[in-house]
Amino acid sequence: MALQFRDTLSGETRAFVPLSREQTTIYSCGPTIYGPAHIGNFRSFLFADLLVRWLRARGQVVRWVVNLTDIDDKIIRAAAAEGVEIRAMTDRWEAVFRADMAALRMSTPDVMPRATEHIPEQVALVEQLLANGHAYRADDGSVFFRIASWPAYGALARLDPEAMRVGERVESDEYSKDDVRDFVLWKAAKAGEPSWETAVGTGRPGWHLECSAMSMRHLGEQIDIHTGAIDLIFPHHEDEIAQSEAATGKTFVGTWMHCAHLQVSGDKMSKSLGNIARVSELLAAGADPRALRFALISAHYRTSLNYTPDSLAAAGAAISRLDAFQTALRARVAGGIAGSGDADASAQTIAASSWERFARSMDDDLAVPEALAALFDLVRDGNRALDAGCSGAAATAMLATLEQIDATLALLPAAAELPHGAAELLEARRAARAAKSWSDADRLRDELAALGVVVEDGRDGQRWRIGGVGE
RNA sequence: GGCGACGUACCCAAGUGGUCUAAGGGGGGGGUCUGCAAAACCCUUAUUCGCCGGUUCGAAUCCGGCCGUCGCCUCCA
Repeated sequence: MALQFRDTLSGETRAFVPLSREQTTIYSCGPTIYGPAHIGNFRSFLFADLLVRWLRARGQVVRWVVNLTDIDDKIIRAAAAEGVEIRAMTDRWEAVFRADMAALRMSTPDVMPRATEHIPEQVALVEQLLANGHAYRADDGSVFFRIASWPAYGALARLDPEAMRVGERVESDEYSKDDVRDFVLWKAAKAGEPSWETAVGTGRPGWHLECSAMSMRHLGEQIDIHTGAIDLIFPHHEDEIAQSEAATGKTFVGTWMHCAHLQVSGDKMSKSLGNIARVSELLAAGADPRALRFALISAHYRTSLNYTPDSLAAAGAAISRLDAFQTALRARVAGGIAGSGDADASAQTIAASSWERFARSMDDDLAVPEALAALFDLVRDGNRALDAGCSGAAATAMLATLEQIDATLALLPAAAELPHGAAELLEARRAARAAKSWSDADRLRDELAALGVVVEDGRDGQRWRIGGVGE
């Protein structure tokens, strides 16, 4: 099966063909950096990470942009409330976000542009839209996009523009405009708010504008894939399409991909329920970042994911199973037993078929649950082959498949390093076991455990791995 | 009110017309192996897919109704 993705705009799952064979361009709506990101935010970002990793695993060159929204109403209010400079505050939360990204093994985007560093690009878009009649200036100097000038408006969200006139919430709008449905491109300066003096007036950009401008600046006027969570479909992405295509006359995005929300024990995460799980807080409390990653990527991106109090422990157990399998494979590779024909043959078959099934699943609109089933079948069947006495060469083949799969999933432990003193303890325990000094061996095992080193004995001898939380 | 998604075992979660007497992970129970432990393996834990009708030779999968949950309908990942 060829690579295919579901596109929100057309509603179809269709073969993915990038505009250029040289490079695939992806833009992901990133965080507003005014506070710690929560696990719902990261579900969305890790979905994009999986997409990028999978395309790269298939050999495509991917250029990935994730923006940082560093100017908007919430940021202005938060900085004012704290009495700090906006830049100081956004710098601080950007650092936290980057630390969370690294901990959860999200690939580092090629560019992480900030809205405030792309004012000229945004102004140019506004000028273009004013010039071609898709935008107009209001009495206070703000500039709005004229939705009436864009018949396709509403296509992404499947909203009827006419119906949107009903239920208009005029009072919530702070700016005057011709039509309540119109959205702001440029906000005229207001007292106490940051502003830029530009060709379209003194003010600041509206939220939707930054993504169009930065996407064009770093990826070109047309890109292959744009990702985000479903709540961004309307109005954010709808507005991006309108302003981008009205400005360039070209199709803005080839494939729109949106992930469903995460829920906590069946409820929406919300301040009122007090159930917002923030990544940096979970990690500080000792959550295993690999387990958290597993928990957040394990459901299909287009279905809601229910995060419960048991999720981390269940994910941790699954991760531990992967670790143990990798350790056992390495022990067999190093130990090199003679091997049995049957076990070797089945190991080779398992190694090849597991990869095929994994790849087929990922190709099918990132069917991660099915891909994980392929991975865990590899673990079970691989353990079986190990038990049946397969050779080191056969184990090498399975290890290669495991690691090939992990290039996309990023769940296996980082290259393990023994804590200081552990190597000596391991050697002492090996000697103790050889001498059948069981009490010494058991004591040494406990000492190693205290250092976070899990020791297991098998037919390939003593083997160890780093266990427990953190890592 | 409009648009859309969903309801599968104790929990998480695939499957969307026959190969489903329903994948995978976690948890529970029993067993094998092992100096012990751990790991691993084996058996077991939904004849059933919210409920009621219908279409079909055949439905978890299609259609209709009902119940329930969630999302969007102007700045929320």
